[in-house]
Amino acid sequence: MQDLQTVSETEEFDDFRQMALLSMEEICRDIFRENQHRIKIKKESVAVRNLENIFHTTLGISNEKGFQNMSLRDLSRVSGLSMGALYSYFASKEELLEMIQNQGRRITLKVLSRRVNPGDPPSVQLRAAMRTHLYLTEVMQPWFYFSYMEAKNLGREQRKKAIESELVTEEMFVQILSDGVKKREFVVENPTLTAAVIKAMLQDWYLKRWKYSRRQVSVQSYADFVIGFLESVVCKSPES
Amino acid sequence: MQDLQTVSETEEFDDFRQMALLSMEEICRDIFRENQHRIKIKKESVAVRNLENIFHTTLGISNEKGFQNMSLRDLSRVSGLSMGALYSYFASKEELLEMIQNQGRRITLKVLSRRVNPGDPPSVQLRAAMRTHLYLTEVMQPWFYFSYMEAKNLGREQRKKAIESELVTEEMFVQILSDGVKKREFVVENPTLTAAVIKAMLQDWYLKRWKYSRRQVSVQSYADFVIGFLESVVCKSPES
DNA sequence: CAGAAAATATAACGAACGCTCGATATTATT
DNA sequence: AATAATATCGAGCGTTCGTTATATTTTCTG
Repeated sequence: MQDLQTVSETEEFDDFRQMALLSMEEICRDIFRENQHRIKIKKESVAVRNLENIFHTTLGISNEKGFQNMSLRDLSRVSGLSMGALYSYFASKEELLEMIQNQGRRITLKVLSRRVNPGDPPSVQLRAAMRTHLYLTEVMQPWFYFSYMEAKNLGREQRKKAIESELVTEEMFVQILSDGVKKREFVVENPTLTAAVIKAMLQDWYLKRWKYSRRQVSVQSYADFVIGFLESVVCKSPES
Repeated sequence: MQDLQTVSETEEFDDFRQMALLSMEEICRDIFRENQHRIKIKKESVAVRNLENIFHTTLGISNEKGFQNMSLRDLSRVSGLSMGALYSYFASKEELLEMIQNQGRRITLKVLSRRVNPGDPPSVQLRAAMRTHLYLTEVMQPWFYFSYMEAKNLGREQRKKAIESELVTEEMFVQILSDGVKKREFVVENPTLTAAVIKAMLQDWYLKRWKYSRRQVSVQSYADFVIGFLESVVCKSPES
């Protein structure tokens, strides 16, 4: 039983990785189509290939030295595209930042709503939401770290979207917890603060990944631990 | 009883604030004395006054736009000191960053070791450590936020110190938890991961302060909540 | 109050930044 | 194969950066 569950979880996570990587190209295609009026490149195949390159390279450099410290000459050198070529895909460095932010938010919403089924019992939803969130941030760690660290460098409008996005996922946990209380699965005095600390625990995974990989903690075992930790607080009686 | 406790906690926090503000000048004095060979200013009274100004202004600007995005001309304008005057207090922008990091680490260690008594029972230590950490980060929020956000822009040596500092406080929680298990006050399966999520919950307070102040959650009530949350996991039987 | 010492102000330096644009290379169409 | 359309290139623009050398003002001392 234990083994079976572990195997199925591993498979689940690998599926997850595959799905996310496939989503990447798909999303770059969406971005290209939606911003075709801004992007100077005509051919989709060329644009998508280079956009993937640009986003991936930007995340890599930014997670080392920060987006502001990444010069466009750095990006040009590492990506292999010239300065001029880069500026065929975005009009300014700030626009590049905004495109990346949008890309990640879109994937997050898509995946979360696909994997958490509102018809399930709250306890199942809670587990699914936490595990999905962790797996997602594991697979897309560079983006989440980037997004968190660069949030304050965004313009007014974009920052508003980032805050909104944070509160939306938190609200999802509040809903699940409240629903669980109503259905007598959970005992939660303060769903809002409980949801806040859930988010804090989930975020630690991508903010401090150096700590966990140094200790050889896998994302699956961290997920098991955090879910168990939370359930020992909110579950009325785990066995009955 | 409830009221009495609330009052005493409020007083405790006010004491805390006063202590921290007083420590600030004290620490600037220490920094001046230790770096007198680097700092071009001779008179202590002048140096301490301006160092406080420089640190305070730097934290303020950096928490809005980031340290790298703060130009020294910004710092000059806001602090009221000229470029030349600034360079009498540090030899480079990076040295300024390092001085601020050292200042904060020093206060953290000083306060934590002063308020957590190794002779107390683990359950008392645990509460004291969590509450102290939260109060400290509340009073020195600008520094902690700054320190967290700018950690990756440090040099090799300084980054090592920052990582070490993170792990030291976490190790303190591991010690308290393990000690509590040995003395049969706590039941904790994995003290290391438990300490990690404790840190995550504590850190959320200064990383997301906008969220909590928007919801009008005070640091005292957040401390009460987090302590209660944790105790419901680790305490064998809260009443007996 | 004169003169020395200390602290601050000013202006300029080279380097690096984001960004642009005419020239060049690549690909598609006839 | 020739032409047109598309994509890439990289030197150079103006600006701002961190930093410094020098001049000026303030403060202390006898």
